[in-house]
Amino acid sequence: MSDLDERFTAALHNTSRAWRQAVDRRLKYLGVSQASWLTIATAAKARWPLSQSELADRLAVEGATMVAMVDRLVKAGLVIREPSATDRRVKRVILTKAGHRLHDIVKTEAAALRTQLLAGIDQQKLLVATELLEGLQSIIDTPE
Amino acid sequence: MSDLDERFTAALHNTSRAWRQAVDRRLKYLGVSQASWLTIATAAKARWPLSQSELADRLAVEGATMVAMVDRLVKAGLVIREPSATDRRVKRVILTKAGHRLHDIVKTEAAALRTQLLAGIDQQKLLVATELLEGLQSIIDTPE
DNA sequence: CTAATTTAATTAGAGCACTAACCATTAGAG
DNA sequence: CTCTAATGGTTAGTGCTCTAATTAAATTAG
Repeated sequence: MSDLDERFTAALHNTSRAWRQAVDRRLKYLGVSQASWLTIATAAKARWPLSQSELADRLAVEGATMVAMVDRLVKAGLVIREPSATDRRVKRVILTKAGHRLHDIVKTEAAALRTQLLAGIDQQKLLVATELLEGLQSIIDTPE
Repeated sequence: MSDLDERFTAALHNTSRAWRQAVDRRLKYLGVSQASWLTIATAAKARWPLSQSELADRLAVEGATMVAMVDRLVKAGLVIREPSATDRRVKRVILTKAGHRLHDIVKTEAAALRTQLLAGIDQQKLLVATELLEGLQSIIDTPE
């Protein structure tokens, strides 16, 4: 019945979409979207070469989604698929030189945009919101 | 530089996506997604029959997105496009009987799901998070 | 009034997400 | 060891979103 519930839901989605669009616009000149660069960043940050499944898990998307994403990244020359030596089912996603170069640039841009958009935000409130969102996510994801 | 900024960003997107999926799963038996039912709800709640542009504005999506959405809803027999008598460019989106029927059912379901997912959430924190998200959205949307 | 601009809707093409079904391979149960 | 389960990747089909370009109509400027 709560009106606040409805307000929160609307704010959650609209802000998420607005943010994604802002990132996409900002990174457009690099020819890379938020989803693509998050994939690259995740692969780059990992301590070992991730398989597509591991990547999908870390980004919380389905395997089929990751297949399409890696297809695009391969096409763009940013990563390659490398068959695992020990398990013939798995393919590891490796950044090319161009991939690493792009990651370096985008990392800085993305951080700058984050800082800019969150500049006027009270840190204490940001923490409350973050924890609330994280808690909510785990409630939603817990199948019961 | 803040680590919290990054945490917040990730939480925002993952929670938004998880929520949308939860709604979609819950409403699947009705053959309607979150985006569709929000469109229907917005059209139903308005005090006058909305044009596609007005609908797009209220849902914060692009006009072209709304064209596709209305196409699907028309195909599903939930709305019709009615040419305006006063402006030959505009088409108003009118709910059919089936559309109204669906709206009634989905309204209740969606509210129940909202209540369920937000049950364990502190109301004070929810308010803080909502205001933060709303503020952020207007920062992002303000072109400057 | 005419010409330029703005607005409403559309189409075309693309990205990113999902589910469902499938194949190959590996791991586990008996 | 063999049969069954689970896992990793893929394809096919669909939904929702975007941008860019087009058409038609209305509004505004000169």
